[in-house]
Amino acid sequence: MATIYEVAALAGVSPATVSRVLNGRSVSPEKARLVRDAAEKLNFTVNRTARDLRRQHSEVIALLVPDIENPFFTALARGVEDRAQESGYSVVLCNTDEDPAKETRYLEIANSANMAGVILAPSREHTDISGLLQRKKPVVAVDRTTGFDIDAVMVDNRSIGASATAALIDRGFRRIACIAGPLDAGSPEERSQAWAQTMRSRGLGDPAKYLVHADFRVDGGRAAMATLLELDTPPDAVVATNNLMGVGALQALFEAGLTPPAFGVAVCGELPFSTDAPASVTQVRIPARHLGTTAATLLLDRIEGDSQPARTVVLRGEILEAG
Amino acid sequence: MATIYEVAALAGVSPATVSRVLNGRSVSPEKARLVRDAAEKLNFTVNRTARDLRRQHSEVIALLVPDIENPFFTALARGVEDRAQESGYSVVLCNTDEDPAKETRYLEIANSANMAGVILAPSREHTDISGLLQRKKPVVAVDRTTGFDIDAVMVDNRSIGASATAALIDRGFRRIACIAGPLDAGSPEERSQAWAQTMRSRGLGDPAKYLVHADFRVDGGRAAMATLLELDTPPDAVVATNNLMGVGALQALFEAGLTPPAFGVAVCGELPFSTDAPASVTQVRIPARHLGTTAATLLLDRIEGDSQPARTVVLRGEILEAG
DNA sequence: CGTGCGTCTGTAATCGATTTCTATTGCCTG
DNA sequence: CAGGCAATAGAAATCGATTACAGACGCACG
Repeated sequence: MATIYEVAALAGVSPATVSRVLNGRSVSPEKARLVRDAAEKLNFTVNRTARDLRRQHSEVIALLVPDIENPFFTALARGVEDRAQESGYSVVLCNTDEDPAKETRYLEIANSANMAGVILAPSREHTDISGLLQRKKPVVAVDRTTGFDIDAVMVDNRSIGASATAALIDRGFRRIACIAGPLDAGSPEERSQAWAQTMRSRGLGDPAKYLVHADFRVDGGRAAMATLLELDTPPDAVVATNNLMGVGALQALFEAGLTPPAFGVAVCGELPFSTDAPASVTQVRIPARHLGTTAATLLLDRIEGDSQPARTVVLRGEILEAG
Repeated sequence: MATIYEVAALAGVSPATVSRVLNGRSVSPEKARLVRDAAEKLNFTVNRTARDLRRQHSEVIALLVPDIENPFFTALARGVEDRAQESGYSVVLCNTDEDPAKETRYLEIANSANMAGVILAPSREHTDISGLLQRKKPVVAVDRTTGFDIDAVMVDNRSIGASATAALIDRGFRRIACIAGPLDAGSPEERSQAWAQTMRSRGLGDPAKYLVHADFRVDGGRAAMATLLELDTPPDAVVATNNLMGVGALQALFEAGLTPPAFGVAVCGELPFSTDAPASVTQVRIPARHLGTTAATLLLDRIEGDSQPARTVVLRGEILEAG
């Protein structure tokens, strides 16, 4: 691959001049032409590694998500990407697999590769991002909080959990269970808290035995639903605190021959790729893509030097009533 | 952030020695301890940009997929990631959005950022990867072919298309339509060719009017299905050549009140996140994750210096009969 | 005891760009 | 016509690591 030295030699100018042409600094039109022709002829591309080393900054932002196979996060990724492209940044997507070790590894890479910034959907409550912050690399949290004082884009988890639950109550269900995420999942667990609170405030007793924790995935949701169905007095409805556990719960219900609307189902999030259009499942749409564009906007502000105190943006869900 | 010079100063050794400790070269145990302590104290992390510049090689591989929101590609990505992690490589996932310009951009980045290699699911038939090849960066094609003589991992598209079609014929359908991808999509379009061929060989007439092209996405599939339903003699069954168009077709059918098994549906790929367990839709499972691990294995071989002639691995689909 | 080999270490070159500093030129102004 | 400023361009320093080369030392062997 050609370097600027070879381009410079061919064009009969100094490497500095080549660099200036590349970066739109003032260079006489004739030399600029010479350089451009030489670059063209040699099929020159700048070496980003060298550029980034010198500039101490790259034009890539990292997006860390806990589960790349979850359509919620891929939609979020699309949002980030769309916004980043607008400003000439590229996005690299890193799957942390809900694994703090992988997460740490990717954060370390983002840091030592001089990436422009990081958008992080933390896998666990207390992800350590002090390394990035020390180097003044901007970090924006999305969907879940960190313990750090940084920009964040969240959804209104309490009201999402509450409206999912309330919808089922309004439809006449009384023994409403909840399939929640892992205990240490942080913000999204506010949804199960909202479920508990809504149940109590509507006088539907102590629902503790109807609360099951799973792992945010399809199989976890299915197993949890199966467990619930084996209780002495099984529930007559269920709230799943994320989309995939909702899918799993529905699978278990179909296997047991209990299909909505006979059995009430409400999901925090949307059922991905559902084919039976207006199904009898209550869904609370969460604006995943918008979460992404918002996070990217906050991050790009910081990259461009904005240094106001940390901001938190909270987006709201939108309930889609069962048809 | 600390550099090896600062570590060297604190430890009372030369930067070269610090580097040797970092890379496990022979260094006396005492100095090694001194260096490790100093590195620890300063919270040192190596600067990958500098390292990569010097080594002309990074430990990151790029995976370019045309649609990050398609579960087929996220499963493939998981496969790549799992395999790469085993060998200490990280994966960055780039969404090309079926857009040749974005694809070119990401390829250019992979090249100029000295990435170790690229796994590419090309957006169009003739993606230009000559830049990478010039620099001897290994590239592996997956799911779709390139015009270049490189390693590739494919699926047996003809037999996938043929068995999806045959399954519908065997279930008694006769007017079987096909929702295919874009005309220039390359390999996956062998599936619609297999559909046509199967129809002809079974004596089901000239099916040209039952062939519709869409864009591999849900909405495209839905629109295509709607078009088909408006024909004078509408089909009684449909083959979708990828998973998302299958979802779209099903949506259109539900809206029209035509649900399987009354209307025959076969999908090349799996319906993602389906909730109604043994549905009456024929699916041909494509081993997406395995595609990913295989591609990663081929790529890592090349990265480690393997220089045998280009290999092509073809994996087979597995038919899941409608329940 | 001298030669030779192997181990450990430091100095300095290197990767390929950007950028500071300096020099030259030309133009404008008083 | 002298002085000053702007525009242009080159030489060399720089970013932070790795590594070729060379020097110093110790040990074994003839």
